[in-house]
Amino acid sequence: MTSEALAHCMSTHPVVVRRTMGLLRKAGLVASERGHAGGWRITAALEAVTLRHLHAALGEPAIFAIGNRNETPDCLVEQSVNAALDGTFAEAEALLLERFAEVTLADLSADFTRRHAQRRAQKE
Amino acid sequence: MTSEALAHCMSTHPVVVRRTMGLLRKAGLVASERGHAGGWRITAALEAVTLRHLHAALGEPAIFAIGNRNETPDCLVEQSVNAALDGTFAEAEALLLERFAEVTLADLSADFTRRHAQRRAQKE
DNA sequence: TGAATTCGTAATAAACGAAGTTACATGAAA
DNA sequence: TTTCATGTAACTTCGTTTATTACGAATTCA
Repeated sequence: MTSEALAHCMSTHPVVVRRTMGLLRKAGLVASERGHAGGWRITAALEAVTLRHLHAALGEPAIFAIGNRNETPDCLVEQSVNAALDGTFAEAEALLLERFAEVTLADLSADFTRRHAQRRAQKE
Repeated sequence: MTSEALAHCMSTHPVVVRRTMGLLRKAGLVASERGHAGGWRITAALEAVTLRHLHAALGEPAIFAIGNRNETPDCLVEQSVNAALDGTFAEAEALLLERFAEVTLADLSADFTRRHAQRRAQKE
């Protein structure tokens, strides 16, 4: 599939697709080919790739939007709040990452296939 | 304490402080007074106010930085990913909110006092 | 009463990061 | 050798958050 086709699917720009897919390629999850009939291809087995792998491949972006702006602040108030919540955030993050690791591309593909059949049936 | 003093403490602007404190006032957690010797005052008992209350007073800002951009997408792929993760995110959010509810301002105050004494002792 | 303070709030500007776009180089196939 | 597609740097645009300005209203003090 070409960057252009992918970009069209998700309403964005081919270069944005290349940027992101490039990270997945570095992680060995996809391969790209240039020229005629080029584009992107999944190289790993769908059963072997989890959302945890994708999260790691994309640079482990921050999961939380709030909390802890500074790991070791001088401000004692900030220190107290961090101390009160750091453990909880770590626990919640661990939970999420565990769950990410339980969802494979094969799972998503199966669910997609089911939804696709359902949508087709509804149209009739 | 005046908005200006608070702003200085947290390296920001007095108007920013007023905006945020205004939300806490609407929630009944603080009161403000104008004119000479005016400023902000905590009105609730420190034991009675939790971080959960603060989060609610500030409008329940989003906790997660990733996941679910669209609650009911047309895209079937997006639907599959949402279905796979929505429960997990809900669980993690519930965990965090529970913990927020367990931390009172009194707890933070006690921890701060301890740290403050410790810092003083170290200076001698 | 009048000057000094301090909050209340709207309006505007600045800063920042994410996303989009352009441009051009590289490689592969027809 | 032309066409197609990725690779990547540079730049622009966009949206959100934060900072700032400006002015009004309320309160205190002299």
